[in-house]
Amino acid sequence: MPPRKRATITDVAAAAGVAASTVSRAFTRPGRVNQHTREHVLAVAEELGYAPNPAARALESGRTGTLALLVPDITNPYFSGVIKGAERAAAAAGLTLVLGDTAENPGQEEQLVRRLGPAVDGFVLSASRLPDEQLRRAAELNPIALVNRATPGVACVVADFDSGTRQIVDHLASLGHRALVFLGGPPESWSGARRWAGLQAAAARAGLEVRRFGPYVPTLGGGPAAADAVIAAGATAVVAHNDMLAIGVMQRLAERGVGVPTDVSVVGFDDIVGAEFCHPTLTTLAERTEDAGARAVEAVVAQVLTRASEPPTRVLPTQLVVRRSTGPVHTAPPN
Amino acid sequence: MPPRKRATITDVAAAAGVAASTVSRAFTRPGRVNQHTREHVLAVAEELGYAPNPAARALESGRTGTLALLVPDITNPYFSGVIKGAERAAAAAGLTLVLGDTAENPGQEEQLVRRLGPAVDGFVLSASRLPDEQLRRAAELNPIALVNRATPGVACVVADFDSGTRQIVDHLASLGHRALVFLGGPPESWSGARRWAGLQAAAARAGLEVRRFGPYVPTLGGGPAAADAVIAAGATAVVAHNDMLAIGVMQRLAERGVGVPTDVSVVGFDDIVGAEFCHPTLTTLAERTEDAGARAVEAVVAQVLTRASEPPTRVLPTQLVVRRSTGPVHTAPPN
DNA sequence: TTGAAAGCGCTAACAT
DNA sequence: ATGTTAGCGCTTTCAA
Repeated sequence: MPPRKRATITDVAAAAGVAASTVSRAFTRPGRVNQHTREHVLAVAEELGYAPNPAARALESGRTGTLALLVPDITNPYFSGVIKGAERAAAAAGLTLVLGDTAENPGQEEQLVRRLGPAVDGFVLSASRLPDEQLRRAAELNPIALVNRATPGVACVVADFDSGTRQIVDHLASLGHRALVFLGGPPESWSGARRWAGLQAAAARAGLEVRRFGPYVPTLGGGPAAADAVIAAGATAVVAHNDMLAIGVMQRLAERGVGVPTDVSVVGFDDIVGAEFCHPTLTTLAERTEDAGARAVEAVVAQVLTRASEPPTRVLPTQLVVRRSTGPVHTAPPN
Repeated sequence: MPPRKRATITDVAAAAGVAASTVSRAFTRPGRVNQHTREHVLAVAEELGYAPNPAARALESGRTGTLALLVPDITNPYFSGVIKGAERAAAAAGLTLVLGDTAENPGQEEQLVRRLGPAVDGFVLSASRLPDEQLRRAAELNPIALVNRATPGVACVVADFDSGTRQIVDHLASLGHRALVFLGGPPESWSGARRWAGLQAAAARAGLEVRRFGPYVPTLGGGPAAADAVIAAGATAVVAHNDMLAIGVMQRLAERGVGVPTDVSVVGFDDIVGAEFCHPTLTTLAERTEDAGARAVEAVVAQVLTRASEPPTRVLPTQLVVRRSTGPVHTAPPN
């Protein structure tokens, strides 16, 4: 078995009888090389299976043609939308997208940013758990765009949680609920904080009581603990940090014989794919995740091209998708 | 705003009052440098926020410290397990994992392999749609491991579909079904072919009739077309290419008033997260996806270290998870 | 133990 | 239009 050996630009140059720089130009400056030689060079390259080495290219230009997207949990379907959108936008810009899973862990995230930093042209940090200060420093070394996280001086695209939480509260209030419980996610979660703040404000406006439980793991696995707390508290309406937690809660409630929405109404955030086929189907606040991913990539690309002085903040609308997990309040609490 | 400027090895060397090579050694050959100088160098590097440039490193060594994992659809929760496992194994080996979405598209996949090839130390190709010949050629340029795909001369880890399909058929037969319909996925899908072949063989053994419909898009969106075909054919049991399609089928059946499992039993493949919270919960063949991802990464790493003459094939067990979507056959067909 | 120098593959001046 | 040369950041001989 022959040793693995890739053809280099010099191999192509030799085989084509031209200088390496001509080969380089044939690939990168189609205009500045004779039509014939260009075709010849490309043919030879094709035959040799030559592909430019991005590492070498990066060394010279400082550009790697690669963007990194870091998410807290690749398994969470919420991020599928962000990833999809980011990938589409990156492909459109001729860039490769690298994905990293930070495992909801600021340490892991920091390490990835540091390690990947020199290897990529920029970062999209989705639901970053990094403290403001660290984000600021990271933004000095690489173009960065944040998704659902805001910090001064860093580009970001965020969902409109103020409007969204108001929609949730109004919906619950119109069903007769007088109080709600928020099931909190990770304490470092910026959107978690925004959701909670929004709920409080909206509830105050509508005259509802709000309490926060948690923090819970924002996955199916966080469901039982949260659901049990809900039952113990006799709540009639709960708003979960995200859909995965909401679904986990509904599973546990079903196990314990508590009806949704008859006894308890459940609302999630994200509108993940599963929200339309869980049981009952989940009322949830939909974000435009694909858009968010795409806009964030565009923001990074913009920074790569020209360094704007004050990076933009984009707010994306949210809308409440009402399904079967919410209903009129019952006068008698569960149990 | 100052221009973005990363510290290089020479900056560190100058600041520490040593040669660049010493800095290099301090990072890569801890033994071959004086304990004191090493500590000093590392401290200076830390202060300057220096991180070695992987591109430059790669240029010399040919190693990039990066592995690429290509999946047909990052949105499909099935791949979450593979990704998770691959990420864990890559991290354990000190490697960065790059993810690529091939959009179920061989052309896209080929382009990614070609483009990423020089930038990574190896590939894990999950459910690759590439023809054998192209896989073979790609394997000459980069270490490759396949997940749920086999081709001579390339390392692979596959699920035991022979046993799995037998479990499915036996389960359905024991419920009294005398015939089943397979709802096919993408024609290029190797595991799709294996699933169909396995079902045919197992059905022959058990004396069941089998038919194949499709191909259908292996997502929720493929459900309606498949479900309508199922209803038209009056089938009592269907086995879908994967869980997403199965769930899509169940949604459509519910819309059309066909009961699952009362009128039709539905079986999926993959045991994605949603399978335990869709309605009814889905009977499906579980694979050890995390293991598969991890084993595949290990296989690639092994090839990076020493080039084995005959790369291994690993078969991972599968098990049927029986939930609520399958039940006894009814004598009267739906409609 | 450390430094000096060469070179990895490629691109960008500069020269022709 | 094309060739020559230098150098990107790093590792690796080879000397000292």
